[in-house]
Amino acid sequence: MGKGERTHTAILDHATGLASQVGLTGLTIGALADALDLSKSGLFAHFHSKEALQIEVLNHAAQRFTETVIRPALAKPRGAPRMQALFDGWIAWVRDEALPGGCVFVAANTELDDRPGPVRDRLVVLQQAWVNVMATSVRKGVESEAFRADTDPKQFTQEMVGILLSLHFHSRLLNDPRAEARARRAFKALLEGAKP
Amino acid sequence: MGKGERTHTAILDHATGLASQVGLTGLTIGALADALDLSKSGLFAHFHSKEALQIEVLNHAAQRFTETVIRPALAKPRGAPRMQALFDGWIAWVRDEALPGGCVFVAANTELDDRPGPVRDRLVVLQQAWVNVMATSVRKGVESEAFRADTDPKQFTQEMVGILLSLHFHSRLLNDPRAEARARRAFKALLEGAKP
DNA sequence: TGACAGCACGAACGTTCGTGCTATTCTACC
DNA sequence: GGTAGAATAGCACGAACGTTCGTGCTGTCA
Repeated sequence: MGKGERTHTAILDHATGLASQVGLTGLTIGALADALDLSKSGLFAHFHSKEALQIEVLNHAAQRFTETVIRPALAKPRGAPRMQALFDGWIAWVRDEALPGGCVFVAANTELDDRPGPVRDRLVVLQQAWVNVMATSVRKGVESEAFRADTDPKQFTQEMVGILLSLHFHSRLLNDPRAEARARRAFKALLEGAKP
Repeated sequence: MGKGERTHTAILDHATGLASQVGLTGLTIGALADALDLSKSGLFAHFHSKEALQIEVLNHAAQRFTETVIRPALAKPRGAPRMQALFDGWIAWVRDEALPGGCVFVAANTELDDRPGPVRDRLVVLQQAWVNVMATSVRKGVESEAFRADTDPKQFTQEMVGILLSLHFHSRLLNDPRAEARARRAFKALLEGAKP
């Protein structure tokens, strides 16, 4: 890996953490350059617009998410163990010190839901893919009879997402230390309800 | 109501809608002035800093939320009817044309959770109050035996918030028309689980 | 009629934003 | 170890940001 490529990913690493705090719009080239001891123009040359940087940040985060959360979970047996791994992986992902401001995607979701453009388009694709991973995992669980036949994958997924978003809200904004225990309890009930 | 006061609330009305789209940070005095056919300085004089404007927007939105969602719900009988009214009221609140970008608070939650300061402090107070309204309503339902004695008010509330946040995400970002039906189904199950 | 608030205006401030150019430094390969 | 080419720095730009200032309306009370 050449020097340029190394710098490039170092920028994306730092940008991902910064974006988790101030959002993709609040992300600023000058601040990013300062933090990495680069000149504004030197950093800018790696991407050719801020929009491209934002999209690359999303892709970079998604790639890391796939590696650290999704892939390990897909190695687990179908049904409850796999869903539990996705759930636990997401919580660990949010707690990761590389994301000091929580999940980049959670921040981007509400930030971009009313700002049409290529960045939002990319975010939708990535988030839809993540939702599909969950729904497909549930469906596979149903097919292998680890879950009840009448389990609705999309219903399960939407409720699971809700548990995670509410945890994010209660722990990060309201600073409630018991939020995680409640989230785990809610997920356990969701999981039990799907078992045969 | 004098002219100044009328203009003041007109600004806040418009600012609330704008903030629901671009966030409290993305809210810009120049854009707000243009939209209201005011000069930047004329508008600025009503508040004395952008921070004060942001806080007033939060208070303004909270007041409207209390009037249109909370107060009608508190007029309902304790237990399921009251919780259902809070749930329905929230959905109507998000759909309100005065909030073209969805709920201001949902946007502010992730935007400010890592930005310390007076605006965040005020948001926390308001959101904590809203969570307390829900939890208290559940507790009153338990006390009047409309809900089972082992119903945990905070657990119920956190799960309810999750259903709402997930609905916001699925409908506004992923544009899923079936999200509301799923949210209603999830809430119905949550409510049934609390009934004696 | 004259004094006085209340309200809004236009111009300008210093700063920061994203984005281009043009050098200069460094890296990797022959 | 020299040289082509990649990588970064330096500098400047136009626009937009929040904020300040002086000024001028417009209506109210003495």
